[in-house]
Amino acid sequence: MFRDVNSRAKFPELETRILDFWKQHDIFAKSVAQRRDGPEFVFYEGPPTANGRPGVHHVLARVFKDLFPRYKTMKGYRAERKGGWDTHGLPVELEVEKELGLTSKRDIEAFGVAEFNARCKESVFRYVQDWEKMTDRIGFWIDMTDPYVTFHNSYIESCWWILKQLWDSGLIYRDYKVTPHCPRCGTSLSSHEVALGYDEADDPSVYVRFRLLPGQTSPAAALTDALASDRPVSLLVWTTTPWTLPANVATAVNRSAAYALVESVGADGQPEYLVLAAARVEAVTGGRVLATFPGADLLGLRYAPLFPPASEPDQPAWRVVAGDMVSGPALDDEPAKPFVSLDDGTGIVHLAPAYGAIDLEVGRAENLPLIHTVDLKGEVTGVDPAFDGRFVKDADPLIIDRLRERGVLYRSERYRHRYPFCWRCSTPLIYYAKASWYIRTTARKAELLKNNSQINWYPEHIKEGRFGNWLANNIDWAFSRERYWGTPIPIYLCDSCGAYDCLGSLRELEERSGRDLKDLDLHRPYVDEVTIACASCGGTARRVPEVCDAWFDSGAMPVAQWHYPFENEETFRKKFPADFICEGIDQTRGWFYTLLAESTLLFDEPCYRNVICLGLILDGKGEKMSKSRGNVVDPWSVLNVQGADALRWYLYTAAPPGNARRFSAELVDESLRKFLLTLWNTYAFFVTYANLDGWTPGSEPGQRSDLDRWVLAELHRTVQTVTERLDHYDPTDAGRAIEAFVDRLSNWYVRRSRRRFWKSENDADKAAAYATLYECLVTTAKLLAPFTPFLAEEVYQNLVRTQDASAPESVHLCDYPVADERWIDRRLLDDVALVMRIVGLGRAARAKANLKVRQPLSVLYVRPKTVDEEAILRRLGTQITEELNVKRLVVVHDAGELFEYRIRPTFQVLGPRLGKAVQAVAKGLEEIDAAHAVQVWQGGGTVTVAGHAIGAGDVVVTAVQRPGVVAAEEDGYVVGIATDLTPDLIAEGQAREIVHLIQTMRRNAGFEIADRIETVIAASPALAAVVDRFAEYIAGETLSVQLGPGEATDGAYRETHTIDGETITIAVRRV
RNA sequence: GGGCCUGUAGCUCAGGUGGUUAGAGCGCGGUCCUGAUAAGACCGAGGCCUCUGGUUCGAGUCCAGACAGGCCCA
Repeated sequence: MFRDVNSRAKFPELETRILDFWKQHDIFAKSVAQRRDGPEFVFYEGPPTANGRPGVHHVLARVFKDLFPRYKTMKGYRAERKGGWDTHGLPVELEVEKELGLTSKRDIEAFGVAEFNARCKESVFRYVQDWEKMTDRIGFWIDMTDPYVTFHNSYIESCWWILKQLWDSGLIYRDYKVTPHCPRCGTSLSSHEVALGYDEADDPSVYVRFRLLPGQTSPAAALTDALASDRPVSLLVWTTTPWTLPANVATAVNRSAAYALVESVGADGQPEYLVLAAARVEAVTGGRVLATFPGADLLGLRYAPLFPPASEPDQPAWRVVAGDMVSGPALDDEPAKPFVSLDDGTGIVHLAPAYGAIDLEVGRAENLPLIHTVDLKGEVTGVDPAFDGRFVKDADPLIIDRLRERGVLYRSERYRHRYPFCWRCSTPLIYYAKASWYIRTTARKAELLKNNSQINWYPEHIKEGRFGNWLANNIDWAFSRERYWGTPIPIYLCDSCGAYDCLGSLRELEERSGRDLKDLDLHRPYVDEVTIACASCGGTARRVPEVCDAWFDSGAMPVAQWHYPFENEETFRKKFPADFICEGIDQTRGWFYTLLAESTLLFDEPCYRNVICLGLILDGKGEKMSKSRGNVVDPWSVLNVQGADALRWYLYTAAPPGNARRFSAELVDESLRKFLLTLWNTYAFFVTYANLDGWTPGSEPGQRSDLDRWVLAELHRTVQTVTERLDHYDPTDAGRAIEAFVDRLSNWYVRRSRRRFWKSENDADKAAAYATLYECLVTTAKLLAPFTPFLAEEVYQNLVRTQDASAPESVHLCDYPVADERWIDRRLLDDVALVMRIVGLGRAARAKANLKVRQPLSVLYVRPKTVDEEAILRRLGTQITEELNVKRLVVVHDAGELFEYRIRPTFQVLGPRLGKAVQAVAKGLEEIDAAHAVQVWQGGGTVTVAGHAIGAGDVVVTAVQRPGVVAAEEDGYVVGIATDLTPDLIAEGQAREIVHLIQTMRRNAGFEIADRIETVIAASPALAAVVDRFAEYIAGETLSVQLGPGEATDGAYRETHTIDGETITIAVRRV
């Protein structure tokens, strides 16, 4: 006996029961251990941060991460899954700052770095239980007992080792980088934070004269002449940040744009010359244009600094350079794009490399000096006693005054535009060049590209598209952060000689410091207290203050999760590279990149072979789900109602993984009804009847019917498709194939086989039906195990484990099904597809004629397309006649007697052959005698249309009905029904109607399927005659041990109905 | 401003290598079937296949451009 199955499934309940079962019997561990000698399937878990509650978008990634290791395990692979947590970084610090009410680095340091970091450490696992609960509930099998944690000393030490390798290869350097900086908080902001704080700002807009040194020459003769004259010649420059002018070291022009030499009058009333873009003359100065020349003619000219610094800079400054974009699309054959705009300003751009990203890039390319005239608090320093110590925005008016005094201010206005402010404290941000540590990834760009070419990306376009482009435009990785909660950078600076050194292990630190550091927490501030002896001069060297970008940590995961190379060497080798990783598309510049970058720099190998890149989950309105937008759907709202399998199935099959997808509980519900319930009911049907019959699996059935062989062909074909698709990391098409199979199993196989299960004789055909359905259900459960692990387990436990104690303890310990080609009878598959099609057309014809299926009909006419199909119809005709409730199937050759023809050209054939003439033939075919043409074609001849010989293969002949017959037609197939009804047919229809009524009454009365009943019928004379004539049939169908006319007895269940306008009262009673 | 992706029925999605009648599910209206089914079948309404050009005898499909949305980066 099987356990009885309630057809009303409660999946969430069932799932929690299964979870208990897995835990009690340690199934996950067993599933891995069982394959310990199998080939490795390596999965890397991209570590989540547990300082926020998980949302549906996290569930998405986790269910895809779960599927493949489960699948590979069932395929015999050893698929261990080590969990991990990402714990460092600015987001963690910001959370803690908020809690503690700290708003700047000064605050943090006053609070105490040790305590601050302790709070950070505590906060990262704040929601770890939520994560574990969610992970457990969705059935994501991952080993969380021994996860890697990025703040562990062992993890940090591996990161040190990596940095040391890079250091030794000369890939680490220190340089300036311009970042948005909040002068009040004393920290840089990420681009995301900057985006939060844009607002309108009212800034100065000033035009300033940069006086060219006299006597210089230019290819532009007019300019040379002007410079030789006694009048001053100035470049006219526009800026909205006067405070950056003291840091000016160059001006940039567009080398191919036209520039003008304009006659003007200076502040002192004396004549002067100005230079600016010709396109801007009208808007800015007006005045007489003496000459125009390309910007290139200005290159190299030198001018007097506005605010000469105390000491001469090392590199030549105050000259005109080309305003070419120095980075950006680095495709060699593409010319650099100029950044100098001709839409506003003067076409001459002031460059202060200390305070602008482009400025700094150009500065590097042009070997310009970098002058700082503002400190990190945003206060001017070392320029002029009048504004030194002033905040930059307060210094602006004073600087403008000074320019005016010197006669170099041309014009001053106000300018309203969008400007970034600190999202926390509303202080205007300044762009500020700060020293950062860089990894020279650009030195390994070719290797990065080469290694990327070895990775399979799903979807494929990411490889050459988003990710490939990112790699092609690679810039060096600024990996240092002037923060607290992170992996400390193990670089040491000597107090005495200024030499840098990098350490690669705790042991090295012990040796160089001469201290026992076994119990040292490697975080700040503890590690900062350890000084080492300088290798070059023996002086004291201290660690630099920065910590690593948290992305460096996660990219180190293939190495650091094992504390390689300090231990687990063998494990590391076995688990490198990963066969499979899976994350959201937002990780292209995140984890996908840092993993590849670090493994390329260390080993010149990719560390993952296959990667599924998931699209984003959007809310009902199509917007990204994110905490800041407050539109995150709580996964529990779905898990508690529809269940984990429903959610999983929806996520796998609704859309390809790479697509962005909208998410709503309704869509999950649909997925549940469409698929899970269909399967569940098929399963419940099987168990109900198998238990009634006492059927048990075991013996091989002798004779399988066509229907059985057909469904097994479908099953094995499905196994084949699913396996093939999963091997290509495509769970969507794999799942859809299973869904299609279950639909056919339920709505064709079971539907067609139902009577075989009812028949009371325990004959061979029935045994075959049971065995076949059983095999389909058990195999489907195994196929589904990686997708819907709960339902698969439930079905397996009841169908297999209750019968066979020696079977594997869980479906997840089974082997994945393997398709048996011998079962895949392609002809049979096609044949049944034809039968289904004919039945569909037959139903359509019935509907058109308004003749319900319960009414038997005498003849069904079918016009197949080929002789082969005619044979099929003869062989499988019973399927059709039964399904359509007709007495006879008549194959029609010459459909002309029933139908009129319509002839359509087959363009696929005629197009290539006739070219343009095809349209004339198409027109001609509309006018020929169709019946005649069809006869000719049936005889193998051709008909001449518009001068071309047209054969049977060139056209599709369809037919439309004639009076007397109701027909439906599709794609050349025609099915018609004869609509005439004889009294016999009518009576039989009424008998069926009565059976249907009694069956419905049995259900309404709450009888069990196998209950025997007594049936008493009071009816009009005509219906009574029908009951009498079909008494045996009606009694047999309804399990009536007695059936006859009369009045209802007490305790009987009674209903009154009308059939064809006549009254019938039926009473049933259980015996 | 740059890169990538996506635009097909009210909603969610299919539509190798171009073929003239663009499909499915949900939802809607109707009919039917059913002693497994919360299911299923059939009919119907519902489509400028985002738009504009081009290539072609023929374009949802190929090309170019535009528009809209999404993401990433400036």
